[in-house]
Amino acid sequence: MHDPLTQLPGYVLRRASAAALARLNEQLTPLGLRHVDVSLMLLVDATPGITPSRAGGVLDIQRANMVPIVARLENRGLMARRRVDGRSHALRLTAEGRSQLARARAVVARCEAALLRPVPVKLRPHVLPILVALWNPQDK
Amino acid sequence: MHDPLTQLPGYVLRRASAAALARLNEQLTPLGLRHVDVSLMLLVDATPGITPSRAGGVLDIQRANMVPIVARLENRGLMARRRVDGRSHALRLTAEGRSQLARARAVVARCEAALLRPVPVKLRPHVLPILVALWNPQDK
DNA sequence: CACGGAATGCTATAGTACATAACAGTTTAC
DNA sequence: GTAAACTGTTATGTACTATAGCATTCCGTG
Repeated sequence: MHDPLTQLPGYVLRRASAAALARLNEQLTPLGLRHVDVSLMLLVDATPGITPSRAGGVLDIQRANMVPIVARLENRGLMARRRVDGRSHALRLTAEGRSQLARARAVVARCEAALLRPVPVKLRPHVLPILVALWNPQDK
Repeated sequence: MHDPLTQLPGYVLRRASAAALARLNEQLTPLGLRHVDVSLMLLVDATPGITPSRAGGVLDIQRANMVPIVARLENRGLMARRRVDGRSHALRLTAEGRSQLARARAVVARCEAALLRPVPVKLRPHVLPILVALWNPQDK
């Protein structure tokens, strides 16, 4: 039963992504976080004061879809919003948010390691460059 | 604004997958197909008579979620179901399904080519092996 | 052969992710 | 100062995925 789909990088890319994402979310469940929460927290931690709109631009999340994500993290006391403008909000992690992020980082590191483990050592340096290249495609 | 997320293979994997999938679905729109339709049609074409249950096993689609997919393709005259068993159905492509698949194949080939284009030529042979390795992770 | 377990297709349902349109208030640019 | 652009937000729709449960059918073992 030779599967014709496993010859297609695009298909394997999708399956690999789905599998990795499922594993990450599973490992994140005990922390009460989802992968999107962690990605936003990582970004806010690296860029304190970033607005939801800009964060959404970096993470490719629509403004409208940022609302419930930020609200959830704020309600849990992990993130704080401060008016910096009549319309803009500056995002920052609370102390509890930072400590929760530290735990999430450990989970992420474990998942990333598990992800790379089956890749032959000689190929590992090429993983990130290849993925970045696949991410930025020449259209047409 | 150095994004800490672009250092994480898992994150870049997800973004690359999402971008590639969006482009594929966009290109597939004129054919009235979605990526999941094409993956099923490719599988059925390569394995005529496969049952929805087995196809779902290969494609990692739950049995329950196969129903509307198969029904849609059957209603459009692209796929046919034949009782082979009291409970099982054998799936085959109709003639129209095969010709539609040929068009879809061209779209897929174009997308795959666009996906690989930004990868340096020297690294391209490693793309598929790396993706397959990332797909089959050592758990723990 | 009978019977219990497993498999298949299916319905219904829920949750999650993602996209679009519209809107009020605010800022920016000319 | 007025028009255009931006921000956060609500509402809404669509696609994808997961689960539970059900009726029917097949299979293997006694």
